[in-house]
Amino acid sequence: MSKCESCIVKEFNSLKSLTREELMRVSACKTGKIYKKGQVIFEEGETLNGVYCVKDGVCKLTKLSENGKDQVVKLVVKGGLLGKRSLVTEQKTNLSAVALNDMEMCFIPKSEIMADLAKNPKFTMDVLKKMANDLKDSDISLVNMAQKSVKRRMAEILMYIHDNFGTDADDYLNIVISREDYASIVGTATESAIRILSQFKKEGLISTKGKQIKIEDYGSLKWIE
Amino acid sequence: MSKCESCIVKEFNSLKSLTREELMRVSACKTGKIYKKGQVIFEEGETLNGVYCVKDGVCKLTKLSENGKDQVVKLVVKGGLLGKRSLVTEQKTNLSAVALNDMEMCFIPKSEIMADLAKNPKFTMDVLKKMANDLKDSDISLVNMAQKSVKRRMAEILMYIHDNFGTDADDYLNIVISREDYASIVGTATESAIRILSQFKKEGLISTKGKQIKIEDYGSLKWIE
DNA sequence: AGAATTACATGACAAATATCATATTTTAAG
DNA sequence: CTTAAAATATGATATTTGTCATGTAATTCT
Repeated sequence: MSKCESCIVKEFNSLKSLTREELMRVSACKTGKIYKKGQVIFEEGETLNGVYCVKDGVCKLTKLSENGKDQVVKLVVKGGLLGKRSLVTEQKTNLSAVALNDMEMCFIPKSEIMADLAKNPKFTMDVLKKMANDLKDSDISLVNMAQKSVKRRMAEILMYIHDNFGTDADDYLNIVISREDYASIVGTATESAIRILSQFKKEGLISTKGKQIKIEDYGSLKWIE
Repeated sequence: MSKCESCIVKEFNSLKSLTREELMRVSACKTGKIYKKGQVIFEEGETLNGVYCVKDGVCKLTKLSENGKDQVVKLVVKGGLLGKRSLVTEQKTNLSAVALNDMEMCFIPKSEIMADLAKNPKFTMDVLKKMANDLKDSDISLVNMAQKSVKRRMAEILMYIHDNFGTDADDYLNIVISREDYASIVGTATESAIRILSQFKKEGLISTKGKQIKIEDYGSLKWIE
């Protein structure tokens, strides 16, 4: 099974809702694309004519606030799909996607997927379930933003990255992002993000090597108020 | 067409994806329920065995934060459905629903809807689109929470209620909720919510009669920082 | 390598928001 | 109707977070 086939399966569920035939057809139509660190994959308001599947690298999905600041809504890694919502609703995308490091993606034209979405109810149902889970995650994030302190949110994103995207051989977080991006994820000023990370470092909760971050005391991080 | 039929159509889209026959069957199985102000319809973590359709009244969907405070995630009025996500994912519900005033609801057992969801691709697709829109709304709320001031969010929820749920003959907002609920929607302390509403009153942006609120200067509310 | 740019860091202060205390008003219960 | 309870209101104060200024370290460019 090709790399692309496996990535679709991962995102759109483990039950392999697409028949082997459908999968082969989609797989055949894919277009490989390379994006460099910082490169914009698509921007809020654009019309997408397909979905992007992440084969390698990490990107952020952001939304521009009225105050001019970008808010990171989600991080997407290998196996993740971009543009699902736009595909389903046939609306312009409401988020921007920017590569956080060098990425490899494949692009699946709308026409290919839409056929399956219309005819294969099991596939549609799987997309629906995936979307329902995204919605749940989004609700959780909303509550976190509304009710938790910036320090707490910072602790949680560090643990989130640790748990979901893993660490390298030396225990440094696999995903390396700027303090500005941390600020944008947590929803705070860049200086505040820097200050909090400095504080964590002083307290021995984390250590850093350049931009890389290592969690030294996961247990304490968990209980930060 | 019965009241219940029309409410399903409203939520699950305007294209009437269910056949007349399907609609009649669902409609026949519904169970009417009455909830009093403050009554809990279901609680976070419960297993729902169907969806609730709001025939009259308003309810809030809340999620408990780790700090013990409830966060209002969404307000639902006539025509709205509760429990969609749980229905689709077959997971326990992640939100609680509480009546904000006296309500009339109908309950549609899971078994009835699931059949349509499995067999009618158009219906599934409509649910999918609806969910995609909820997700978009949720992303917007997330950015608002992260990037806007409490005062701004309060101004926006007042305008939101005004625009979406309307006003009575004297221009008072149709939805009447406590300051505590306003605080829980906006994500702030009750005292802060009260203070901001008092300030709006002093500035002539709104006026109040008991718990009722009237927007006096929509234009200025719009530009609050 | 050296200059220029960008990211990181930290102090000083301002602004926003939370918390605690305590009235006052409104609503609900008997 | 009266009283108890709950909701609203507001002051005083503490805490959190943002903003501006300024300096240092790391990257990038040529």
